[in-house]
Amino acid sequence: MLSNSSKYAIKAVLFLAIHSNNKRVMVKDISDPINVPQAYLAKLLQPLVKEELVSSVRGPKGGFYLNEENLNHSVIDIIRVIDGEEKLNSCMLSLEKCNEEKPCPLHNMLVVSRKNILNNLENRTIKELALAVEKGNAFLPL
Amino acid sequence: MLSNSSKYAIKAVLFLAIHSNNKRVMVKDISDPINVPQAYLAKLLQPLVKEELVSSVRGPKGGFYLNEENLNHSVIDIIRVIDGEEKLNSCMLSLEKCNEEKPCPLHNMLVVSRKNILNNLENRTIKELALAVEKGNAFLPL
DNA sequence: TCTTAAATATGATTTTTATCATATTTTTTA
DNA sequence: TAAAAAATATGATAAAAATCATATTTAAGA
Repeated sequence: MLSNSSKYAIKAVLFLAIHSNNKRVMVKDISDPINVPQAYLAKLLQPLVKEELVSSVRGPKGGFYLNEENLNHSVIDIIRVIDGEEKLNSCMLSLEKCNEEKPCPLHNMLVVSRKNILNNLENRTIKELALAVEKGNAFLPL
Repeated sequence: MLSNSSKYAIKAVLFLAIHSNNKRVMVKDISDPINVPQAYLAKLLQPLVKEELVSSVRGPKGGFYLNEENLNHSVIDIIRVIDGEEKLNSCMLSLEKCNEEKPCPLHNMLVVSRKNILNNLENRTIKELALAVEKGNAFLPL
């Protein structure tokens, strides 16, 4: 369901949400702790900046950070930018003609859970997720 | 979450469950209707035969089919054989150290739905899924 | 205004996944 | 028992995803 790239991007954004408090942090200082190759992460961050899910400034003392607006985005926004809309909406077997009216055998079995997952990814903001970590209700290991 | 290979394998098994009623059907006659390259599917079927999720006989009049035992397996068995156990159990962000005690921010949000999906994949048999199609409650398009 | 440190842009390489091709084995049937 | 039709086994190729490398642009500070 999620590509490696999306996972990396999500980890990076969560890391920023937790560790940069409006401070700019450079790729290296994100990629190292979250265990993602630096150059690769740098590349992933570009579309996120372009789509305004992440903020950045160039030059010395530059780096990445999240502003208030960024913090109010949801995880699904990240996935949309990195993996694209189709992957999110495609049926579990990738059957084009599978839909509510003509569901494939897995469809009914999974619709509810699937919708739940998508709803959660859609509605919880990055800020909320970071808050959970700060409160000790969640963790960001590795 | 699911590789293309797993999707193909599931489609093939469901196709067999619905269309071969103990009749042997050759790869070509599976691959064509389910829209999967023949040689690729042939290759995918081998591990399924080896793990006794699918039955086969060689030679003229040979082909693939599902016996009673095969029909009582579940979709998750197919995924296990093709994609492997790890993919199924790994956390959404693939954090090794993410678990019930130290959940990542996505974990809590998704555990319930996730467990539901896995339970369903585990408990519904191929036979049941095929039955749903025969009864017109589900469809297998493409 | 020059140097330096950072992001950004672009392209090359590697690895993985998907696909194609071909040779071998098994079974049927003539 | 020979020929043909099927699965099976193995390896080669192609495409996609992940990773690495390098050059360019921007901003800070001396």
